[in-house]
Amino acid sequence: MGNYLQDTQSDLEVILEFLEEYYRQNNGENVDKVCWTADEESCEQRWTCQDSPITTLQPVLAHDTSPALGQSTTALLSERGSLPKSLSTQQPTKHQAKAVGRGKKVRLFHFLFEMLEDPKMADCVSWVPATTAGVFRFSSTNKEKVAALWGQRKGNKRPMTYQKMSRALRNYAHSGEIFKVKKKLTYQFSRDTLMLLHSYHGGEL
DNA sequence: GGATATGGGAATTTTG
DNA sequence: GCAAAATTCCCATATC
Repeated sequence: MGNYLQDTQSDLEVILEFLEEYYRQNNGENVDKVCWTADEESCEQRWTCQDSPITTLQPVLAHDTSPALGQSTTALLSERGSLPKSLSTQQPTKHQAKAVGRGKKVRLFHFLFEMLEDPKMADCVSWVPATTAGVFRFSSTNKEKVAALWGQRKGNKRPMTYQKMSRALRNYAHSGEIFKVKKKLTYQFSRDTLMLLHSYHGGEL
């Protein structure tokens, strides 16, 4: 566990920088309402809410456990609208895309996580309930919308398509960040990636 | 058999 | 200029 934490520390720093900038740009809207905390010793992670206590989620660490994230997190957040709005309405330039994260490149899995946490994007991509935590699925009808937004976010010259985006997602399988699930349009964040992404919400945010 | 999704090789572009 | 990551193109295969 200790080695693992050391290995992921640098990644975490990069991601935290990204999120700091992200929330800064979004005025930290509603950020105070939901907070993801991780107890590294006990591997216990909780969503906390300012308005009212929320049930403790099963840790994402438990890879084969019940789908705490998919059901509880997304449903709850969708219900409350507690997470910041996605950048989908923005038309970022390449400069802006580069600026996010203080010079660090925006990465696709970060973007997808934002989409997943945005209730407004639920018709495009959503967590898959009743599965292992971190599993998400694209809408067959709106998957191209997600891809297009990703292309806009990156400021690509040519429009991004789902086919191209999925190619990038397959590359993540090599680095172990996202895996393909043997289901149509369905992918899964790796345990480590999911933990890092959720750690965004645990710090000062 | 057609439409769609998936998978991968390889070249190109972008970024740090 | 270089290396790594991401994008792009293209084709083959699998699935419904």
